[in-house]
Amino acid sequence: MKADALRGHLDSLILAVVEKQPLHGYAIIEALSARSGGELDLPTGTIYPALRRLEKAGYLDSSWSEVGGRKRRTYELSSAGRKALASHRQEWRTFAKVVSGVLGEA
Amino acid sequence: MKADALRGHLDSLILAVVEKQPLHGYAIIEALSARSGGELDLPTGTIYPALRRLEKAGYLDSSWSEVGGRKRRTYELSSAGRKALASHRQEWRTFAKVVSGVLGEA
DNA sequence: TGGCTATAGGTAGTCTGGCGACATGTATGA
DNA sequence: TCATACATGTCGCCAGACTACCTATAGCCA
Repeated sequence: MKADALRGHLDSLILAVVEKQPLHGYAIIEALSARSGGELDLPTGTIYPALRRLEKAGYLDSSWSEVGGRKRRTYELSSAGRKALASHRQEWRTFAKVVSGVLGEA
Repeated sequence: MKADALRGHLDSLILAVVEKQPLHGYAIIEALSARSGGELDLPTGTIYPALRRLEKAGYLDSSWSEVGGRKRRTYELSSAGRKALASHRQEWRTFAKVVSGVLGEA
């Protein structure tokens, strides 16, 4: 999978993965990998800045905890994030329809 | 439609649109708009550099002509471009499946 | 005891590609 | 005469994903 194909879609994926239950960064990476059948293997240098960006934008709330001697910052979807996710889903549907339409299936 | 959602997908769209018949830049913009139901309205600052990039990569061949006193540079798909388009289509299918899968339809 | 791996978080800097703004020129019709 | 459509192009900006790197703990194996 091309690197920059993800541009502009990563935020949606992250929001979607923390929709049902809050997750910490490392677990988000694993969840994305699992949900994509191994296609997505995002480096920490991608995911952590993205999480901070999404929190700053008000779409995620974070809280620290300690599990087994390791500190975790757990992110959960805010109500604004929930709305953003809904509109991202709609945008994705439009985008996918447009690209598929132009590419055709010749 | 978000601006940078297109990142990494534009090349595929351009190749697809010149697949059946060669087109010049301006006509490519219009064809993309038409094929997308008006969703895609790409500025010349996007399309012309992309065409040069694709020609340089060997995926497009160009030739000048004059129609009604106006000069046109017409692009057509090379055989390498045809192969690239096929693999781009495959990559798109994978990408779309992955994103749709992660987003879910909750 | 030391080293390796998995878990967990983070930053700094690079690079790329789509876009906005601008420049140039012709044809056409009001 | 001026606006608009047609037609091509460049330059510089900037967001964002990535590479490379750093820190730290827990657990396992030799």
